[in-house]
Amino acid sequence: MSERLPRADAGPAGPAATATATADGCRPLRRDAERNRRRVLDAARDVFADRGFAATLDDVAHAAGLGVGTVYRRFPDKDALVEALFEERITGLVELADEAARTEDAWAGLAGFLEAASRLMASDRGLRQAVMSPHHGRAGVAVARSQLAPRVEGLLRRARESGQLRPDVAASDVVTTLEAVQVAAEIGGTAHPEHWRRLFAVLLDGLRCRDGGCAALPGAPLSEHELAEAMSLRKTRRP
Amino acid sequence: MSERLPRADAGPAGPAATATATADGCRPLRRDAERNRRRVLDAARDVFADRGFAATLDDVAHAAGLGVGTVYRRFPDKDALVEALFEERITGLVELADEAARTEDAWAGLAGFLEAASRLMASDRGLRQAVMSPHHGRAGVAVARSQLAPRVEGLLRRARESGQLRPDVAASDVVTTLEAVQVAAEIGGTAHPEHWRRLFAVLLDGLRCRDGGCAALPGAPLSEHELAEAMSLRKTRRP
Amino acid sequence: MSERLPRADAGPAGPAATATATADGCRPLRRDAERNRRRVLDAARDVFADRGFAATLDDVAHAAGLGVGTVYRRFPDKDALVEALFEERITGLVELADEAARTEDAWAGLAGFLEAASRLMASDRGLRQAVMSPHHGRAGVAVARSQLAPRVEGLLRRARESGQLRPDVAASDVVTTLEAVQVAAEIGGTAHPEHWRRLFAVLLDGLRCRDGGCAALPGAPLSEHELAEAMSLRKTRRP
Amino acid sequence: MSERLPRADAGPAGPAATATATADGCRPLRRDAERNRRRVLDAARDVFADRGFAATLDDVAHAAGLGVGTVYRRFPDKDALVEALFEERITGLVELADEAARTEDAWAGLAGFLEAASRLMASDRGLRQAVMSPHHGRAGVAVARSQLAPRVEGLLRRARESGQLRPDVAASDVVTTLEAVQVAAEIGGTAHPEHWRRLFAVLLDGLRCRDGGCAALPGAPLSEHELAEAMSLRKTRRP
DNA sequence: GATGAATGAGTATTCATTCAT
DNA sequence: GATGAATGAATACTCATTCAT
Repeated sequence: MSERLPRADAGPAGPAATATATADGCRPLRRDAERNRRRVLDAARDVFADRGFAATLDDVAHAAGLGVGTVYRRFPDKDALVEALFEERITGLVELADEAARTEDAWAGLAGFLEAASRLMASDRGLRQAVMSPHHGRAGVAVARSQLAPRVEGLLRRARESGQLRPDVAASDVVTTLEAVQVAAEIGGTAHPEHWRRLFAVLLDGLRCRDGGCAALPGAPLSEHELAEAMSLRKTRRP
Repeated sequence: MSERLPRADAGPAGPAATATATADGCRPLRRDAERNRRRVLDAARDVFADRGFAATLDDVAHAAGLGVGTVYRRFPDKDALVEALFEERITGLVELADEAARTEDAWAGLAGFLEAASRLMASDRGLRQAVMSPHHGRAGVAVARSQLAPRVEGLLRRARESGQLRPDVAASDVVTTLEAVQVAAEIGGTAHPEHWRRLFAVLLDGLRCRDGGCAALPGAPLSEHELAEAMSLRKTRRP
Repeated sequence: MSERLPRADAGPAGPAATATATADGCRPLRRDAERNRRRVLDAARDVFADRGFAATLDDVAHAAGLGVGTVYRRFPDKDALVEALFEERITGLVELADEAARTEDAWAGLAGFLEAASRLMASDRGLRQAVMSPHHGRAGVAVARSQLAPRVEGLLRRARESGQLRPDVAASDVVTTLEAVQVAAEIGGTAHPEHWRRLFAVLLDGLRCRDGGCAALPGAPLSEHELAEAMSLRKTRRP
Repeated sequence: MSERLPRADAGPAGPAATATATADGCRPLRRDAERNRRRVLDAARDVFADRGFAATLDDVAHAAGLGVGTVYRRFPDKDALVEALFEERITGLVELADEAARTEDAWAGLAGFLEAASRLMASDRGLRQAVMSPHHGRAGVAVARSQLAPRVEGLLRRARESGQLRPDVAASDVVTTLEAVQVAAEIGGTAHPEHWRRLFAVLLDGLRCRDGGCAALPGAPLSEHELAEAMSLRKTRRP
């Protein structure tokens, strides 16, 4: 509290005297902040994967070795954290889709992507919940989907053109498929971690076009807009 | 957990239950008690279907025109109520399965059963949640399944023997299938109430055996015991 | 949990077998509830009067010898409780106004009312805060005012017609006056509980019409609507 | 509490404070430190005026273009900042009082001072809150008053001697009067920014001595010490 | 038995204040 | 000195469950 000696005036937010300025002009002082953000994210993944979203943010904070306040500093609320987790995963899916697009065989590409995506999701209960239940932060899904959608469309088109995919399978059906697999994963739990593969096999078989052709799927697929709408945040109303 | 459905008697509010002791050791509920039980069940179905399990037991009681205490007199806790709802539906499925068994064509029987069962479940959001999330009472599913299982096995055997079903589809796969369809129903919501039919068609197609034969499903199905275990109540509370 | 013997069927909310049915058909079973409501109200008055609205509802509950839940059962939120308290007081004011109207001398009636009202409010810090700060439940003030307003108008009219009141004093000026006195009470605190009387005397003197006449008050008084608007709940915005 | 206004230098952001030691024992702040202090004060005035004291110190810091830490370097806690703001205003009032003392007519001097002071305060919601509620830093008012008191006393004496002021109006009554006007300002809000003038007129009229003389004010005014005590910080925390 | 009043642990979230960088 | 990240006690409110009437 005592007065100190003068030093060079820095002005508000002056960029002087900060540690290791990064290339982008965004935030200079964030070495520790970024580290803790990661810690929170990692802890959240573990905690949610283990106990589902019923877990408290206090739990997450504790698991991260941080105070709750710190969690809230990084993520405005629980949903935001869930969503960040989700987005990370979606980003993973986008990469998988890109790899899949480089596969020689179109069907193998699509199938491989679906398999990899399913595997990724099946191993994380929190992610499954985020995907399957309408209660948790999903606003960013639209954003995430905006990256994923074109890739999925690409995979579908290739497979369709190669004649190996039922002609009327749309992107919304792929989403449905992926989510459906999660139910199987949920049933299998940790005791039967590969249980989802059975449903997956059935579904994949159902998507493939056989020589004899196959009956059209009933009704119409959801349009991109309808799907976005359907996936968007739908909080449980309180009366 | 101490309450059990005294008799699998028909439709909602059926006037069949009397004060006369039945063959099984369960003393049947008194006339008015049974009536209240029904009211609770009916109200719960409506309330949960509308607002999901986030709805309060007070809400349910209010909708039933009863006090909460009465609800608790009939059902030891919320999960028990959820479970009773679930059991009712399973009971409905049992009847469907019995009908299906009388169908001429084996495949038509199985497919018809699956379709009817899916339709039944798809129209109830509460039921979907019970099916999809591990938070709500499922302990009694095993019991319910004990009635359903043999019927499903029967349908499967017929269809398998007729050569129309993939030979390695087991009862646990049927459960998985039915639950998976709920995800599609959830995505479709009320805006697209028939959306689940697309996934259903894919699944059905995947279950059918084609002339060319089809690869075996990966891994092993869950045994009856494993399935019961997997479906049984798995709370998410702090350890 | 064991089954009990039959008894007369009561039906939902049946009015049978309740203790001491009251005359009105409103709520039969509320002896204890009403008692606790009172306890909460009394405790709240004490606690708020002593520590202001910063006091917790837990504090109030504790002071009432009840659980928080009980407080919340009676009052949906803190503001509702504050308002209920406020309304009680307003009701008290209404009675004071009615008495004042029966006074022989018009000015004495008005002055007496203002004095009594001020005294009532000056003795309760919680009430002062409710009156003076815009942060706490005031939605019901409009309602309360709807009862008080005509009485005040009546007192004003009588006094004005008797030539003892400045002709341009309006009801909104009375409200302002009463609230202003509370500031003096606040400053005086418990150490100088009659301190408000000095300001009150000044104000009262200012309201009276002297023989020499007096300059008109500047601007216009608030209309009834404007006053209601100004007094209505104005939560502190969060950015 | 360790920070003090180093010199009562003029208007906002006045460039007068230098690094040169002044007569009093307080070491003046360095050039930049002083500048930041000003920024905080200005930002605080704006933010509090707009949102009341509910506003966060983070908000203030942000508005000042500074980090919270810097705010805390200048002001030990939130109350200290509030108080500093208050002191600034009092300083303003001191100047007004000095001007008023030079007015020819004694009553005009007093009335003019009260009017100007009221206007100054009425335009700032944060200030009103500081004045009206006991939650926020007021400890330093005593200090500030030590400058204002003699001026007010002077104005009062002149007016009293000229026979235009009620003989028993004391300095503490002036403080009460000024604070009371804030209530009217609060009621008027931004929608009726001149609403306080009505109460002000009544009060002023009440303070004036009429030919007929007027009854003495009841009780005794607060002594300087009592007033200081009454105005000093009275936290609302749990005991 | 039926009722609904009472309970209180539990949850998300905020914000004044401290402290490492 | 300046910054903003970290902290965690504190608070309003909910709801499953118990129990007196």
